[in-house]
Amino acid sequence: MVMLRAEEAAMSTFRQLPPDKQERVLDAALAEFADQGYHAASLNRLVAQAGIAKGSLYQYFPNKEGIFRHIFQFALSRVQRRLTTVKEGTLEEGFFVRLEKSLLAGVGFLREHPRIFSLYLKIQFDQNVPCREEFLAAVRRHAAEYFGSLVRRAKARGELRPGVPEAAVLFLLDALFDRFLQAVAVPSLDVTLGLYQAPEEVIRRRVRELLQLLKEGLAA
Amino acid sequence: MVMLRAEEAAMSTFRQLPPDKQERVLDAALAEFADQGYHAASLNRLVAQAGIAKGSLYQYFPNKEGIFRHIFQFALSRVQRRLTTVKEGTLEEGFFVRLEKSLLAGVGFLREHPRIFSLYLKIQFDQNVPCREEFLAAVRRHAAEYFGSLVRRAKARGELRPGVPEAAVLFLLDALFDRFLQAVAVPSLDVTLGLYQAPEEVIRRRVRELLQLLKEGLAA
DNA sequence: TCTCAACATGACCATCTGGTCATACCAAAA
DNA sequence: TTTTGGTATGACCAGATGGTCATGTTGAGA
Repeated sequence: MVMLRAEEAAMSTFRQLPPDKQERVLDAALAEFADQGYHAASLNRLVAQAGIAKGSLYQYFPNKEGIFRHIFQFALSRVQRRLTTVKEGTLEEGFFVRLEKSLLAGVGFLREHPRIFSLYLKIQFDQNVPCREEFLAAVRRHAAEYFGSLVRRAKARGELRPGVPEAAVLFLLDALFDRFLQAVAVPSLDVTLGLYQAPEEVIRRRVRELLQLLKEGLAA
Repeated sequence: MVMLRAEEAAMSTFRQLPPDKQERVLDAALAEFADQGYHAASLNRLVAQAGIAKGSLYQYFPNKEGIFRHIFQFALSRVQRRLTTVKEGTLEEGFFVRLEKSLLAGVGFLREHPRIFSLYLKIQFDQNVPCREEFLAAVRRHAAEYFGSLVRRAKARGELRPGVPEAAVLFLLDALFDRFLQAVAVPSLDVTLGLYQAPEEVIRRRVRELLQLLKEGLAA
């Protein structure tokens, strides 16, 4: 999507604002989009919450979609930073330990930034969000790169059963991790594990159980 | 939630309509809610699509939420019917075969009723849908009962590795199946498997690969 | 002190929403 | 023919929305 001159100017105005004001606007926008979803998000509420005038908003951003894009980019950069940290911090560990630490880091991130996760869910399942395809593709690419890197290293070190189809392993990991985080964040999405806002200790036990199942399989 | 007299009267008016008209309204409502989500759904579009007057809608249903409830119940009953059929039709098969047939039946249902699945996704991830908790709980209960029944039978027949935690198995199955169906239905939700609108034969191969992973595990 | 451009402001606009209601219609009964 | 009860209708309502714009305010350079 091409950005017009006027939009660039507006964005640069925003970036030159006093940091605390920028933060107020960012926080209010994230809260509004994460809680309400794109369409239900109200710019009137947003400006009220941020303590700025409505006109000002349109001096910072070209329109509603522009605000939304900015919030998404902001959120994605936070996730990316955290993932990189975990990956580099566990380079020498075994595959299943790395998976365990990754999932626990995910839970930690989700608890520190519940609204970022909520925003992600909204984008994933509201078909009428603008730029949905583009945003989802970005998230999936990051996830695939992350798991792919772990799996390749595990293969190189001989930790995986020979002949397992890599694509299927990536899919299984993505599915399980995503759903685990969802179950921690969303009540009544969890069948049986009692993860919603569960204490740290329960989370750790469940993570280990699940990874054990992945490792050893279900069959007798 | 209690239903008032007036609401009952309205509903019975709807049920006495000529079947083709009922169907037109139901189709239009399902399409509107599934495509737009609860809030973005427009009753003006709905009545235009169904070919009835706006006032008529309020002779059939008490309000927007009432229409939504009716659509949900309708959709759930369809799913339930299909699940029962599969369960009873595979009673004597092995655990992993039953899982395979269940997942393929899910894909079949999703392709026959894409809007029912879309409605389900909307309910799951839009926090501002009325009755969300109630509806999600109903869906989860059905899923848990279904998988639970399969797993208990598998245990009784000694098909599962002794000591596997049943709750974790249910969670893993629920996560994998749900995500698999989502990947078939939603583009750019699939990391690496190429499931979106894939031909029957690809689906079958992927299902077998994944169930094989579950069965035998990942570790060397 | 005056000027001027950047920014702040909130009343205002067209448009859409869910929901209402006076009116019209129509079959069956009287 | 008249009455009656259920149903169909769409103009209409208050309220909310995203977006605009004329008017203020401010602060640095002359």
